[in-house]
Amino acid sequence: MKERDYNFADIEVKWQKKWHDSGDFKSTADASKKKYYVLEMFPYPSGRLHMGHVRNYTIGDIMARFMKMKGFNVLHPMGWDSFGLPAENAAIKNNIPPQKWTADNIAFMKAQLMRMGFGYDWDREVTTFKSDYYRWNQWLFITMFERGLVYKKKSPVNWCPSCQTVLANEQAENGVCWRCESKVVQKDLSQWFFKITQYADALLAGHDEIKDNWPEQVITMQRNWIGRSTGLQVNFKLESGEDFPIFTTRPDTVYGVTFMVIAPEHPLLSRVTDPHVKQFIERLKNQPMAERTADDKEKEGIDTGLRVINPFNGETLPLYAGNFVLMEYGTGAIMAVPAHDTRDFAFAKKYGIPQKLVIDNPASPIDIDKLADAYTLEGVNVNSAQFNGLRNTQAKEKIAEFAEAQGFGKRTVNYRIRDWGISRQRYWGCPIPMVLCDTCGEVPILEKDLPVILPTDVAFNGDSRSPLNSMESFLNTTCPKCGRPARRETDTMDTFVDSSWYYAKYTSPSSEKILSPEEADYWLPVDQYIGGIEHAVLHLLYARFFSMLMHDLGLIKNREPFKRLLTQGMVIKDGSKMSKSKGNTVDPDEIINKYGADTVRLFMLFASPPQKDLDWSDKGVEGSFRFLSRVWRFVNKHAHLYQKDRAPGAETEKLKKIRTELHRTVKIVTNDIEERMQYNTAIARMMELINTINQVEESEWETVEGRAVLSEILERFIPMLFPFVPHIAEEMWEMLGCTTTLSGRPWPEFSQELSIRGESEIVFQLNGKIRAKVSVPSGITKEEMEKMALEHERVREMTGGKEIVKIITVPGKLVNIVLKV
RNA sequence: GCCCGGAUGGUGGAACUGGUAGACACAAAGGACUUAAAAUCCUUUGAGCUCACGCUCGUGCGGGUUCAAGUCCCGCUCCGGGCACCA
Repeated sequence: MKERDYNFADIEVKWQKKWHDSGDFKSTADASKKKYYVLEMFPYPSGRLHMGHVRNYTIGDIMARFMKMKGFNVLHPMGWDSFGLPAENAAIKNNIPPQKWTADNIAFMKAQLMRMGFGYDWDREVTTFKSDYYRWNQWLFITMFERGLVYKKKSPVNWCPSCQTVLANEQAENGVCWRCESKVVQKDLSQWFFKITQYADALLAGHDEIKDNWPEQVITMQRNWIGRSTGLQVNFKLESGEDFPIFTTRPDTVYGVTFMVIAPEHPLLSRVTDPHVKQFIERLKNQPMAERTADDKEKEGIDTGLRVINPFNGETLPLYAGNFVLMEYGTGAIMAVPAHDTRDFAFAKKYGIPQKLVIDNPASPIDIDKLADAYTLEGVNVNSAQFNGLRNTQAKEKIAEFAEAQGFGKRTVNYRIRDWGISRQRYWGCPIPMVLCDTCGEVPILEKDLPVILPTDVAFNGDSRSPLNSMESFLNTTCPKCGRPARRETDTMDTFVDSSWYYAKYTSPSSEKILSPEEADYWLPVDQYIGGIEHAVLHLLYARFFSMLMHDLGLIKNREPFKRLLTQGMVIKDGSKMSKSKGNTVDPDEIINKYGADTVRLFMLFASPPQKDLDWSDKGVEGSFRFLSRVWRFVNKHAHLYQKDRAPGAETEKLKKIRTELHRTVKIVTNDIEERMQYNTAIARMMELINTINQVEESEWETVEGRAVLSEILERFIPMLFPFVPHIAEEMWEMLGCTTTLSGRPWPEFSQELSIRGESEIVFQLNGKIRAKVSVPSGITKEEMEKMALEHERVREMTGGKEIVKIITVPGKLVNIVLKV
């Protein structure tokens, strides 16, 4: 019989077409079936798929196909996060309209996704730059506006004075403009904010619901990002008698305050008249945020000349402006206690400010003059009036109570998280649906007038300013309230808004409303979300925020959008992340051409567990290809022996063992996919099985019993391969004479009884060191194991004459004999 | 700097709840087949010692807990992700 070559190119095209034509991955809500919604983070259409995408979507495809085989009604959609900076950069550089650039990229990348054999329901494709999607961004915006969840305030942006334009952080690295290298300054602009702080407690509380199915590190990062802290707001007084509130988590140190620090943006600083001081403050303001708060950067500040009075002891304190104090956190001002705060300590040393000890270490009293760094541990209050002698943890409470009683303090909760600034001074984004009317002020567009369409007939003049600003046809409109002439908002929304609710839109992409309640209720929440760990905080927090918001608007039933989360690692080559700038990228297309999509998929999953970084290796890819070729050859050679209907027949010892290995493999692979999400070990197990069955003599397969076992292997092994390498699996399945496609087949079952090996190896240890290995029947009792150990020749030799202190036996594993030394 | 991770042979990784470290691959070396090459198949492969039975060491570094530590605890080093306008 002539054997067929593994012609992956033809096979893959053939099955991709079949799946597509038969609508294999289309999904319909059906209340009678259990649903499973698998979602991968949608890509930014940057031009070509990179290996990170391939990895992400391969993992998703495995889950979707596996769950479908498990009998679930699976939703597995794909879309495009298609607004953003790169399209504008391309427009400026090559004068291609952003829309064209983006649409071309989408077409190209969609074809690439199809070549990988990913099973998506393309009828549900969501593209954020299209107005039928972004109109709902605008609808959500005005709905939030009406509920007081949107407000406008001044906020600093990176500004290039030479280009006269706003810069993204990425464009302002090292404080220099990316295009002209001018020094970047901070400029205040009036911008729109979403009140995510109002949801801070809800976002924290929601963690309880998801914590068992999300990586712990993501929950921790989010919790720290939200940064809830309880403390005391203390109203210090300016010399002029006005209140000067600060927030502190350390009220116990309030008697140790020796100076105050205020953010350089603080409005109070308008009172400063000294030109030298004013100039210094300006300079602090223009330091990029990342630098200001970085502790490796020197803390800087200047005495403003203003004085503040501590309400606890009446002391007069100097007020500094300091770069490390943030206007956005607390009240934009802090009390500084150099003796008990590391940062304050360094600042005080630098500017020669005195320090005062108020918490002493009872074990070894502190000499304030010899203090090398702040004492931040617990201790006992000193120099703290009536609070002396209290443990500082108690003093914290007592001092807070005292301040509240005296009327100059209030216990409050503070969050590190700030409201979400969504205004972007850019063209390629969703227009913010507001107009500015001279009479009525900021007015939202009426719902019936949505969407506010982003004009696409725009010209870029080689600079990065948004063309909307000079487009009269867009700018001029009438006020929805009074009908008089008004001007449109030209800022667009942060693209994170687009990606904060797209998972919901997939459930009902063609609905005339934002969502169809029936379909949203059926499909949501997402059962399994998959994406890069780099999104642990921003995207995943914003998406949770929007989900809660949509819940509160009565649009969806669940508060949490993603039941289970898998964060996959990066794709690394030669020690660093694959990136264009490093020149270490590998183009998926090249590898598909050389080995086929199935090999790429298999390697992606085999090279490392999904959560960890994956080291790309060309040689490793060859290994995956070799495995598929080996399987192909085996099936090719033995397909004619396959019998669908067969008598079980008595088996030889060898065949029995092979059968055990088969059932063991199904058991382990099922568990690896379903419970552990560790595909590399699942594949390793399947490789072992192939290695085992390849050792069987050809003649043995040809016996009646051999054919039965062989048929059972083929019947279970090929479907098991299907989620990983669907094309080759389908082709081999067809080779057996089966006519139904594998995607409609159930996942193979296994017999618990048959999966247990007859014998297992255990070890005998003496004082924890292995001294012998023996093979024992499975199911042996503890007593039998101990007896065997003590009777073992080598063990007896080595224990002879020594006293046995105790014997530890782990069933099925080991016996450890502890001897007196 | 702050928050969160990671480190296991020449390489990617395995070891699931503290219980046989190195499964499965890659690479390398040797061999078979071949006129030859490719492909395929077989053998060896953590380090050191030993004629051998075996022994000692070994999971980034330094300590600790335990009969037993890659796994738990304390203290470090290095690498990576995030830090709010890249997505």
